[in-house]
Amino acid sequence: MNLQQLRTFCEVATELSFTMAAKKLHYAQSSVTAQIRSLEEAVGAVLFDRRGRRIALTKAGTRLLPYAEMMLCIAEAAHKEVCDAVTAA
Amino acid sequence: MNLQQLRTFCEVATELSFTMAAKKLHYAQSSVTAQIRSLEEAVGAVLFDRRGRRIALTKAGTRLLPYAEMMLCIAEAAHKEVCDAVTAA
DNA sequence: TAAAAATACTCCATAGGTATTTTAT
DNA sequence: ATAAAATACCTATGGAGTATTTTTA
Repeated sequence: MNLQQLRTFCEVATELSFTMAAKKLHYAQSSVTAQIRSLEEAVGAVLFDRRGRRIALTKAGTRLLPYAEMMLCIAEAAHKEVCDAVTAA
Repeated sequence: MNLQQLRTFCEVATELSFTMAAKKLHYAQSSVTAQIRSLEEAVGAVLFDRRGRRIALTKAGTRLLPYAEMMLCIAEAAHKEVCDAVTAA
């Protein structure tokens, strides 16, 4: 599990589309598929129901989402904090 | 920036030693060096002062630490949450 | 000089891409 | 028939290791 996968996961969860998420994040569609698959392996759960061209969050995916958002939020805050430390130095 | 780097960072910050952290986490010493260097590049700041064989947290490192701990903590919680969703299903 | 970090290098796994195929509307 | 996801395949980068060198207490 890494932050990049989580970012992609959040985008897919928002768009409910691998293709749209890929466009937003400037990835190839297959890369988004791969990232989600990899994240699913990491957490040991399927995160999206693939029903043909429609996808939906699974129960596990729904549970993961707020944690993912939290981590991204904290990561951003950490980055800012560290940048401040650098510019102040 | 990924969670593995953060875990290593926390361990190094605790041990104040790359070698000790490597032993604890079952990495080669050079891998810990590489992970920290890579994290430093990711956040755009030097995290440890290398003074010969002694190392110490820099200002940036000190600021990053609580965020790193938070992210690891949330990652763990997320994992549990998702596992619960799986076993409950 | 001894212990710890840095470096040089090698190898392999993974990430990302393109092109194609499958699948459900 | 079309649009979206999955898959196959290829390449390149990065991560982890071993061995060695540098550095300072």
